[in-house]
Amino acid sequence: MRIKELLSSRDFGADVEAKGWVRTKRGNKNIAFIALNDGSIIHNIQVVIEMEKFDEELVKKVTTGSCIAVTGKLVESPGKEQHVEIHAGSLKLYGTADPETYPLQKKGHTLEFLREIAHLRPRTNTFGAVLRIRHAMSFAIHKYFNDHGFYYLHTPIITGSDAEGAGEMFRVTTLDAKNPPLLEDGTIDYSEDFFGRQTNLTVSGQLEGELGAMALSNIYTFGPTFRAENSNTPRHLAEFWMIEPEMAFYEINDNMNLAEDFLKYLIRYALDNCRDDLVFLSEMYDKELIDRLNFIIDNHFERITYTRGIEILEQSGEKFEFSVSWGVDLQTEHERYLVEKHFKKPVIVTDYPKAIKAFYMKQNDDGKTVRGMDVLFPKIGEIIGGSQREEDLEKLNNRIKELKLPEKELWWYIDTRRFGSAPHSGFGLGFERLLLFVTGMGNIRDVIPFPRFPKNADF
RNA sequence: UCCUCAGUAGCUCAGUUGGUUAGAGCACCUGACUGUUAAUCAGGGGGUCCCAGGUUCAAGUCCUGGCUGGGGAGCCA
Repeated sequence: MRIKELLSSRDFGADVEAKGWVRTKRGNKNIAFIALNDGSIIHNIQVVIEMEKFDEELVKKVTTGSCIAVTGKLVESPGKEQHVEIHAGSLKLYGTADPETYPLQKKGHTLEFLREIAHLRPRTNTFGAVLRIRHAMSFAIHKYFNDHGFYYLHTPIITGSDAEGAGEMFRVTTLDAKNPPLLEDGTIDYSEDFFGRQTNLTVSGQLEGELGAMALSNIYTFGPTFRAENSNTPRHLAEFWMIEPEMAFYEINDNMNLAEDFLKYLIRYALDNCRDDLVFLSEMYDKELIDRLNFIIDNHFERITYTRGIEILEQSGEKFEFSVSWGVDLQTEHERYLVEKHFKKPVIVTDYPKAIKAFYMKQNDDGKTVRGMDVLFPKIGEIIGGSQREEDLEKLNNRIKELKLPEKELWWYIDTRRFGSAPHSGFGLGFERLLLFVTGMGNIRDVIPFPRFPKNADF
C-alpha cells in the first residue's frame, strides 16, 4: 500500500507493508523512529523500530535518504503529530545513502541550492508538492477540454516554419557542424540536411492548431515549446510547456469567456484536489497563497481595451520608468499597475495596436487595432496571450506583405482562408506560468523538474 | 543582453581599519538518554576563503578581468 492510503487507514492491527525513502531517523538504543515517504502524499509515515528485535548494524544503515521496505502492524500512534504508525516486524534495506555525502539534510535548504541538485530535489517536501500539483494540473487540463468537447491535437515539435516570429529558434540538424555542405555563395546547403530543408524546434503549435480547428472545430495542444531567447528571468525557460486551444466559430468574447472559465476551473481543481500540498506551500513560502487562489475564482476578470488601459495609466499620476502613450507596448510595470493597484484583480486587455501584435490577429474596422487579448495575473503578469484570428484572405495576405513575412512558407496556413474559412480564436497558456501562480513559487525554474535555461542543460 | 547584489566548512552565514593558527549554528561521526516529532545533552572530525592576475612587508579583506548564482529590466508564455 502507498503511504497515502496507510495514513488514512484506521484498520488498526492490520499487517501492512510500506516502501519508501527515509526522511529522518531518531531514537536511542531501545527504540528508533523512522519518518518514511514514498511521494504519494506530502506526509511521512512513522515507523517504530524496537531495537531488541533488529540487527543493530542493519538499523544503523538506515539513514536519511536510504530506501527501505518495512512490514509490520498498523497501530494508532500515541504521538501527537500523527494518527497512525507502523510497528515494524521486518526491515529490508534496498539502498543505502552515505550520510557524509548525501546532500539533503533534515533541515531546510534554499531553492537555489536545490536547483544545483535537481536530480535529488524531488525527494524534498517542496518539490514533492510542486510535482504532484504539476501532475494534477496536467490531468485537469485534459479533463476540462475533454469534458467540453475539445480534441487533443498533436502539433509537430520539429517545424520548418518560422512564421510566427515568436523569437529565436533552436536549429535541428544532422549536418556536420565543423564541415557543413555549402552552396556556391558560401551559405549552408540545407538541401543536404536530414529533412532537405532548414528545421527548428517549435515556438508555438498555434498555426498547426488552426488547421485542426478548421476541421474538428475545437482542439487544444499541450506540448513542449522551445525558445532560444537569452532570457534570464524567474519567468522564462528555454523549454516549457504550453496549452493552446483553438476554436472555430469563436469570436474574441467567446475566447475571453473560455480563458476565464478555464483558468478558474484549474485553480478550483487545485484547491479541491491538492489541499495538503497547497497548505504546505502556503505555510512554507507564501501565507496568502490559498486566499489568492480563492480570490481568483470568486471574482470576474476585468475586461478593458488597450486604449482604455492607456487612459488609466496616463491619468494614474504614477511615475513610470517607461512613459505611456497610445501605441507603445505595455511594460511589466504598467501591467502590474493595472492588475495590482488599479483593479486589484485579473485583467484581460484587448484590442491592441496592430503594429505591436502578430500578423494573424483579426483586424478591427478602425484600421488601427487588432483583436488580441492578454490575460494579466497578479504577481506573474501575462499568463495568457491570444486573439481572434484574421479569417479574411485578402486582409491576411496584405498583412503578411506589409510585414514582409515569408509568404511562400505560409502557403498551407493561407490555404485555410482560401478553403472554407471561418471566424476562429485561440490562446496560449504557459503551463509553468500557471504553476507559478498555483504553487506560489517565485521562480519558474522551480516548477519544472529539469529546467532548461541559458547556460544550463544539466540532468 | 543590460543594471544591481553576492560567492568563506556538506548547508546557512559572521569575519572589525589589510595584520598571529579563519569562526558560529545546523548537518555528519562518537557517546549518553525507555516514545521521538527540525528530539535533547556532551565530545570530535571537517576549509582550493569562486578562478586568474595585480597592489602591498602582509590580502578572506583593496584593484582589474573572468566564471557562477540571486534580484530587477528587455524579449515573451
